[in-house]
Amino acid sequence: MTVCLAVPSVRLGFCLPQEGGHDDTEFRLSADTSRITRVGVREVAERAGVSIATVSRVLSNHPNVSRATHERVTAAVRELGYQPNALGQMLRRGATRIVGFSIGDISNPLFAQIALGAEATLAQHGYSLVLSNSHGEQERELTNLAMLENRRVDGLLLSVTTETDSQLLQQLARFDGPLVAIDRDIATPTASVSCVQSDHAVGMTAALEALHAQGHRRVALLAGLATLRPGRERISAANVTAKALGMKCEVLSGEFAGPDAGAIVKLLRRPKRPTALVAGNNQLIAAALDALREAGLSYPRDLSLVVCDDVPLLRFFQPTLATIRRDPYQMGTNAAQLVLERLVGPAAEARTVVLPTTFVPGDSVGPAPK
DNA sequence: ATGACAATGTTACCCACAAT
DNA sequence: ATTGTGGGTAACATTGTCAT
Repeated sequence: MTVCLAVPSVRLGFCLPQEGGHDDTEFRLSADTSRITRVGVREVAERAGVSIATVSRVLSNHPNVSRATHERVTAAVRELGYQPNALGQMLRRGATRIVGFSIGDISNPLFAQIALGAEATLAQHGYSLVLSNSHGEQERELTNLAMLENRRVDGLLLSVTTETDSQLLQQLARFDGPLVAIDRDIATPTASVSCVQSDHAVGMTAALEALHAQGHRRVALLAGLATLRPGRERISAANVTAKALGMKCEVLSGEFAGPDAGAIVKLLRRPKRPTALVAGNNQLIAAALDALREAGLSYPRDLSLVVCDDVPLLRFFQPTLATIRRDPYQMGTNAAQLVLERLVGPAAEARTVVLPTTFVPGDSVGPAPK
């Protein structure tokens, strides 16, 4: 599935106001009289009594245009309701001013926030964002990336479902444009990839330290795939911190989103169950809450609960949920900046931006049960 | 300051020719 | 006579360059 998130006018300066809000654009028959097309620079030039080159100069604010000519052309633009044709501009420039964003699961609020941040920043520079959703399937991801490449997107933001698949890496290596990986470790053989990463260790360490301070010594981490950076980093940080603090940390991993509620219930019904649970991504929050209900347990009385990544509804929870938080909107903003700095202006090298995670305490963490 | 023109990538269309 | 193939060309909208 592909969703076009926003298509701002490529040249915002000439979105002249439409009186009464309706579209005044005139239409004309093309030379072969079989098709109706929108008003183009040719019509504007005729109306203004200048050449199309002069119209182009006025539209792009070229300095060598007389004031009188400038006024005649802008008047013609206004009268005809002329809007620049993005297809023609793409053809001439050899650039589409579109950035593609390959996402595994468009329904995940985390990606929605990342996309919003990216779209806002890109729009400020006259670029649009096109989302492609792979449903977590590698095959579909390859097809989507090929489609984005065929549509000649200028750059790609990547939140892909694999970091190592050779077909994917080959496809990315062939791509002629800047690549920005969002919390993924992608090493293509030829293409240099910029990265926006979260420092998962900071938040995870703080969370385990808070649990340790409350007397917890047996912790379970519900984790997404360890083959992708977020899961891998969270597991690694949890293991390192638990070892340093003398805690036992059990990792329950599973498919793309993590272990299912059934596996979590099984863990919670053990005679010597963990006294604290960390839901290692936002999709695991529901699974963790479901499992707690199924096992007849409540937090913080029976066990403590920490969740990773914010979901808007969480703030209505009572007791409040302790959260390892990051700013996905900021991630999107940074990803867009990284792609833009290699599309606009002097050539820039690929680089990595690391954003923090923070542990926000909540009432879901209490003293470890005896 | 202005106009003419080439160039961009893709595709529909036309024509000539070959094969069936 | 019909169908298929391949080559050539025009059309599309815009803009950079060069000439005047």
